[in-house]
Amino acid sequence: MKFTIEKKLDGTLARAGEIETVNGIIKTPAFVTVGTKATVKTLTAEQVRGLGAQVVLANTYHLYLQPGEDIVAQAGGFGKFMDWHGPTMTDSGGFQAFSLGAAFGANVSKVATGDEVEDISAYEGQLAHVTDEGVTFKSHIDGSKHLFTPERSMEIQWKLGADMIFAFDECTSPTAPYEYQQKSLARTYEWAKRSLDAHGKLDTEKKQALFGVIQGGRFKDLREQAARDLGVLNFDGFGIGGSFTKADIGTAVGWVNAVLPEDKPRHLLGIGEPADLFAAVEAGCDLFDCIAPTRMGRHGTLHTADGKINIKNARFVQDFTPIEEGCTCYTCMRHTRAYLAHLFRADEMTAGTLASIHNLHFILRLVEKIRRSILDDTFHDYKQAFLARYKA
RNA sequence: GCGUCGAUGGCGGAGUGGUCAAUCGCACCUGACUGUAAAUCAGGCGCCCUAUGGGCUACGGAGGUUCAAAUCCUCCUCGGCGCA
Repeated sequence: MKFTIEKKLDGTLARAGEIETVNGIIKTPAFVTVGTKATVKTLTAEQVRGLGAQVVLANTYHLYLQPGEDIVAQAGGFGKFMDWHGPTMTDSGGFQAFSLGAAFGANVSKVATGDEVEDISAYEGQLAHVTDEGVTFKSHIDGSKHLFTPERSMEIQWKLGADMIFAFDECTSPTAPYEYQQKSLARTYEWAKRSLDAHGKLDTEKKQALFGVIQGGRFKDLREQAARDLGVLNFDGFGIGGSFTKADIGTAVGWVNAVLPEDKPRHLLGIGEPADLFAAVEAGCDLFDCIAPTRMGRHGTLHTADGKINIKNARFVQDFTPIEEGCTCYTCMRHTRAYLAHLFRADEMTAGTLASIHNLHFILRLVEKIRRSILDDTFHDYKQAFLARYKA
């Protein structure tokens, strides 16, 4: 993997560049399409290509459980397995420490609204438990127990065969207090070193880029410390993960990127709302993955230049205009809001497909335009114009 | 015509004297979703109001019994089934 910066935006941390992998080039900033189980839900790889997606990210925990990393390895890696021939990434399973752990059944998101109550009490229903050794998972599929360690995560990710992979980390909850974030951060640091060691032994030819993951919650000192500590290690890039506050994603990301080495790509993990993308690019991020476009799409929430709409609302039943006037996606070129509303109400699978196509198109195009606006110095104008309309 | 069973909110279907504006499912109306436990989940769903409370109208229709009826009785209307 090779990363080059083409252009930096004066007065900000934003930059445009490209990442070269053996499977192709990624023009950054870039949105990474999520294909957790070696499929972008409701879409064929052909459709994902057609959308202009540059990278697909799959998940270690999910593919390990099903169908198992050995089968994916036999298929030639998850990209080949799913017929995606471009650049690939895998997440380490660190997010599942949160989603199946602290967040399980707790109604908390990694992006905090501010109303959450501080709480780290583990309760019996959780499917993941974190120790210094690693994370014990109880499979959400069949209840069987599994231990994930940094070493195990590297081994699985090596077999899954992505171009870029992540160190094993603990994604913390926004409800965790400072003391816990601090303790967890120290652990994630140890795991980062263990990940590097383990991966170095597997990938002797340096085929696979390894990204370290910065945690630290919403605390400036912890975020900066993490960036300093991991920044000097031999990672090929960095992921920025963990919990944020809705209002200050850009701020927290800025703390980190101001410290991280400039010449390595930074991937903001799991962020993908338009406003957050602008903030994160401005704060120096190059890559973003997010399930929001596809999940929200499947649930009937669609992006438009004028903000999000819920296509299931009664007002769209007889609306024979496209989701968004002027949108060039497959869905908008051929179908009306009324048709989508009908498909959703009729519980037809095509609804999720058409909605995912539109939302992914919207976000992929948005990040492309953001990139272009950096190159031609119109970022601020574009950001202001887009957000003014999107929020209105 | 006789007998018998039934008629409940948009639909299906519970309830069978008070705790019933009425379980539940569907439909409908809204909302949430940010490294996918999620084609999922949550709330609302008779009308009105000076709304963590109050009022009104309701369980085919009309009467009646009772302190109290969706629940019991009578007649009527409609429907299923059986016998003519």
